[in-house]
Amino acid sequence: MAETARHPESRYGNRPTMKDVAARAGVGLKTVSRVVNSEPGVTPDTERRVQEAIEALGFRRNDSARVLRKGRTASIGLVLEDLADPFYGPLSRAVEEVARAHGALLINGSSAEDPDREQELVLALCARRVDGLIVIPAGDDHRYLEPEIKAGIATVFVDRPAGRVEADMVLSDSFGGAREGVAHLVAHGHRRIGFIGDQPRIHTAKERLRGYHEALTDAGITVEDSWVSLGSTDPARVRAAAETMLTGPDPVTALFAGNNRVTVTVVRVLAECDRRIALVGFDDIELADLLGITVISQDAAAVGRTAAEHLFRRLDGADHAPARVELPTRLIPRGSGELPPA
Amino acid sequence: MAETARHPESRYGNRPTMKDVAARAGVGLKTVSRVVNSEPGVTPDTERRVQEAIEALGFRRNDSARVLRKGRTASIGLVLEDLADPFYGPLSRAVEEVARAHGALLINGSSAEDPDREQELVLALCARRVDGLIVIPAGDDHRYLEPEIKAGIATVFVDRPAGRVEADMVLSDSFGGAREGVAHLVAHGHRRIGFIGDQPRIHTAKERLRGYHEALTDAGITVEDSWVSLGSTDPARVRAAAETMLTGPDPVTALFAGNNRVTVTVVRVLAECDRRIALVGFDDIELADLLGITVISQDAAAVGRTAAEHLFRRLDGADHAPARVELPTRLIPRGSGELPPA
DNA sequence: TAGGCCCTGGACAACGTTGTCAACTGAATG
DNA sequence: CATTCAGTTGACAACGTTGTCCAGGGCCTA
Repeated sequence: MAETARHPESRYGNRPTMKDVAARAGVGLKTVSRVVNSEPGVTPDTERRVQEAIEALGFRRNDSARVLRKGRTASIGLVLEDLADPFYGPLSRAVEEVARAHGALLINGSSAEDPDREQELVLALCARRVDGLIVIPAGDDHRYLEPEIKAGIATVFVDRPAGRVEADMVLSDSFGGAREGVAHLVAHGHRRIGFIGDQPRIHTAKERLRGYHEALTDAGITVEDSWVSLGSTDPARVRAAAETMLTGPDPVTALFAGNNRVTVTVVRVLAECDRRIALVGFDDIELADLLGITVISQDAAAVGRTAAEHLFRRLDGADHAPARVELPTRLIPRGSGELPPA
Repeated sequence: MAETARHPESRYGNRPTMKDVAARAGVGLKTVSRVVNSEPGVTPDTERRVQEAIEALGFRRNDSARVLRKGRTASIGLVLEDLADPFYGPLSRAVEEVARAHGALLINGSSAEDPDREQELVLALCARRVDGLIVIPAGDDHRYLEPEIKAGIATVFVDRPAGRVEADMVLSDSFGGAREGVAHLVAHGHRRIGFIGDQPRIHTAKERLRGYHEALTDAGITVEDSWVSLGSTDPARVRAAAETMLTGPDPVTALFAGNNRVTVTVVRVLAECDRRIALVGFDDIELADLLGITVISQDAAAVGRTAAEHLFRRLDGADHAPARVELPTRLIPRGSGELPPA
């Protein structure tokens, strides 16, 4: 007769438990636990017997049970917008490195810029009882996190501020970066500068737009409506926006691209254009050096690292008031931002 | 007096449990469980009372306990080489999408191309009792996975084959792709073609080298040692290798770059070079179209998706013999690979 | 009205681990 | 020799959830 499964519905079969190991080694359950966790108080001989049994059975401790008992999961959750976006790869990697240094695993998910999906993901992570959360917010209302924060789940918001909730944040200086980039164009003689950005409900998009306005205002330039285009970063839309600004009766002589995806599309449009249009993009891009694209660079890895370090400081007991860190950006001139007006 | 913590060592405080909810709602424990899991057999009135208590206490089900009881975690593990590598972002994202469609979470980690670290990560994931594993192998011996596979943890190896273990694999046609790329250069008149690749212990690197050899042999060309350079993809090393091949008494007239990181560095070197050297790179790169770089493109998202679908098919009970899928690559001519010998 | 059935709700055990505590061993001490 | 003590070891409860099973009450039918 076939051995009956412990979990009728289980898909991972019957893994041996400490009880099985104990039986095989002829010792008590707790002794196995001690060996598995390298606790003191086991004679070498007993330990050897237990190790042999573990080996023979292919036993692996069940961390679910361990977590239940101990109350900590040694894992943190990372919710970002899109892992496939080159900005988030290094960020995610940096978070992972810090987590690893603290012996924690990383569970992550993409919100695809959808607030509902963000909440769903975050709550799923909380149900797993991750020790902490790093969230790149898609939505702007995070009150749903109140019970979790009250319960002590450390939370750090990254890249964009949290909505209606008190928590640590690590941001890049979107406002200052955009202002610097636009001022750079102004300094090279441009008076008519277009701005193509992401949806204005996204905080960074709003801030960058604000920086754009401020730079032009500082230069005594009045922004015309036709110079600004906000919306999805879908290539077709961006392309249309760029083409509109570049044609027409009184075209712009320079463009500021609100993020890496916009920049990529704009570069393509400009490549097909016969006039030399100046361009500064927010976010650095691989190979931008070879293409001579001037950018406002934010250090994604530094952002991720900083956020993760904050998180673990919280987990280690720090309970100061929520901090807001803003990391500086850096203008990297590579040619496209230094072109004079056509 | 302060309320005493349930878990003295817990960092996530005292979260309310179903018991607390039950007490507050004045119902039994199991009734709360029924409401939380939308099981039938609860009157609307009772359900409302329970919902209110849940709301008031900020209760969230503890999935660790649930997992322990049910035997499934609804999570899968992904171990890759480096999340920051642009090739793995889309791959990871594709896996995540499939996981999400199956209601599973994704736990991931980077091996940094270190076999020990890979094993450590994989076993940590197994201890969490992930339902399945997708692994981009760093090492070439995966016998440590035997107990897991025997226990029914579905495992799919991606991008590189598993070592000494039977499991599903999803690969790209590295050999065929490289052969096609090199043949393309031959077809454009090149007879002296350099190959700069990754460490030969990596399967894809070996396969691509094999494709290179085959293409040249087919063309009746004898490969000279000085044309081939294998090693780390560190920019300094790649740069040195490229420069060596391009100078010297009898320099190559074309280069084949073994992966995206190599390509990026080679492009930089060639940009500084006065002769026009032909180049084909393995892996597509963002903006490669603008730079006119001819590449052998593999569809990272398709690889990830295919692997994840295989995994879930296993989890849904498929138990055919381990499959080996090889996805085709595609040559995208953009100019650099069509240059004639200088 | 008695009998049966369905619907709702709760008591209890189990999942695999770890913390607590007590029991045992053998040796060292008075 | 009795006593203490350190060092090992194991029995047991608990973590928070879900599956099983049974009890009670209301309703329908004969």
